[in-house]
Amino acid sequence: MESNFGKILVVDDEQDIVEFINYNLKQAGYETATAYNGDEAIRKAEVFNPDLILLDIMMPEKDGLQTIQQLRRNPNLDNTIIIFLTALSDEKSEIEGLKLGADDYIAKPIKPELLLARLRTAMRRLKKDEEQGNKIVFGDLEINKYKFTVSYKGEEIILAKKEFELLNLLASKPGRVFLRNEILQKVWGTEVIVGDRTIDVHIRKIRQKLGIDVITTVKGVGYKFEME
Amino acid sequence: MESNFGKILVVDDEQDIVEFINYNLKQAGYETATAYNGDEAIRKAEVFNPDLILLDIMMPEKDGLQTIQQLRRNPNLDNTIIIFLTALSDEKSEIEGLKLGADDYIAKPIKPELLLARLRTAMRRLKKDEEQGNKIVFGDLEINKYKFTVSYKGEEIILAKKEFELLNLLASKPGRVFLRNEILQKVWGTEVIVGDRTIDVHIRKIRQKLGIDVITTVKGVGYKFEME
DNA sequence: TATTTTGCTTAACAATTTCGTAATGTTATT
DNA sequence: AATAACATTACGAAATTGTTAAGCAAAATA
Repeated sequence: MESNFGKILVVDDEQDIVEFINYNLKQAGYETATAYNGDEAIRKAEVFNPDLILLDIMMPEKDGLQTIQQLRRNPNLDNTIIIFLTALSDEKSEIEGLKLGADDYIAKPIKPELLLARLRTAMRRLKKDEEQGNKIVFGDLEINKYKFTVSYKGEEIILAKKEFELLNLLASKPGRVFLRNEILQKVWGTEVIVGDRTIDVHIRKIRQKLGIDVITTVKGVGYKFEME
Repeated sequence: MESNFGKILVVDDEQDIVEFINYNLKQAGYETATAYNGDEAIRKAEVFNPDLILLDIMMPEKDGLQTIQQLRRNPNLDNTIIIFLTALSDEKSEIEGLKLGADDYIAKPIKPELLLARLRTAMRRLKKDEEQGNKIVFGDLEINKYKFTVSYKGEEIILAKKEFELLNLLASKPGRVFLRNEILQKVWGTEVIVGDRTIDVHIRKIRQKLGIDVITTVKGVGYKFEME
């Protein structure tokens, strides 16, 4: 069943545990998939695209630590939450795991209420991150990477790709001056070569579309973003 | 025998399995019917009107995936729960199945206790679903993940599978921009390679069928779902 | 089984938007 | 005032998307 609670991938080599967890998650309304080893987990994660992965830390062949490293390499799983399942004994692994990018861990034996509580929290945070974490707010001005829009006093302003990227770069560090070279590198990349006036033209369009003065010229140096 | 436990249709091409499951279900107090292939399942489902269908994913001729699509189109089977029976090996089918609206799956070989436990959960959830309805609503627009249909102001609009999956993906996170690559990965999968115009054409059909502007193009980036 | 219908993809072309440049005007600094 | 750096404008090429029709495979129907 597709649900709006979220999608969870359960990974453990012990079938009983997987089924036990799976049962509880389903009942709680989550959409689930399962895997019984690291490789299977990696394959399924790509297709299933879970919001969260419950990953056993101790598995034969490829263990959880190795698995998580590979999972993290997949850009699509960037903001997938990974929670480790650990036996109480392996304390070292726990710490290792968190270092490697697990967001949390849950100790076995697993108590359903605790598990679900943790998941609810994690999911709530995920939603917040996805919707708000990708946006920068300066007073009435909002730059939303998630929606790829900019809005001023609630009005949506549509910027072209380059314009958006440029504004976004400047706004990422308000007050700081970006050299023209720097801007070229970060927005256009190292390979593309464009004339110097190109930047100006885009700056102009941004200023025009926004209607407010947030980009300041620093003559002979570059540009910076500044509110007021 | 009339029973208040619920009605279950068992579908598998292997007679032994059907009889084994059937025996266990009867014993547990369920009212059952059986079918040995997809077409028979579809016919019997219409007459028998089961609360739940146990459906083998691997069958000759019409397999479980095809069968489920047809079943879901039948309005009478709106909130019939479908549970897949899978051999542990067929992972792809499993995921496809979940995408297509199976509610759960049970791995063979089947253990009666596990089967019954799952059924109890599923039946309990049935009531919940009936109350909540399995759809996402945006104003006058309703996306029903069960029936694979969309309706606008009460009018039912039938989308093809790809169209539905595409709309559903975009609508799953309203406002958020999905990159073309992302769309390809999530709707078509990592293995399938299709031309770039393919997405556009599907987007076009969705826009055409819906008649309203809910999909916004973000040039050079992707598409997003937005009401108003 | 034969026939019709539907769904998916592609290719070709049209329409649109974006982007970069050149030409020219403006501003700040010396 | 002279000069260098930036602003503005308009235009055309390039990139991107929209649209249509057609071919093929799969599914539905008779």
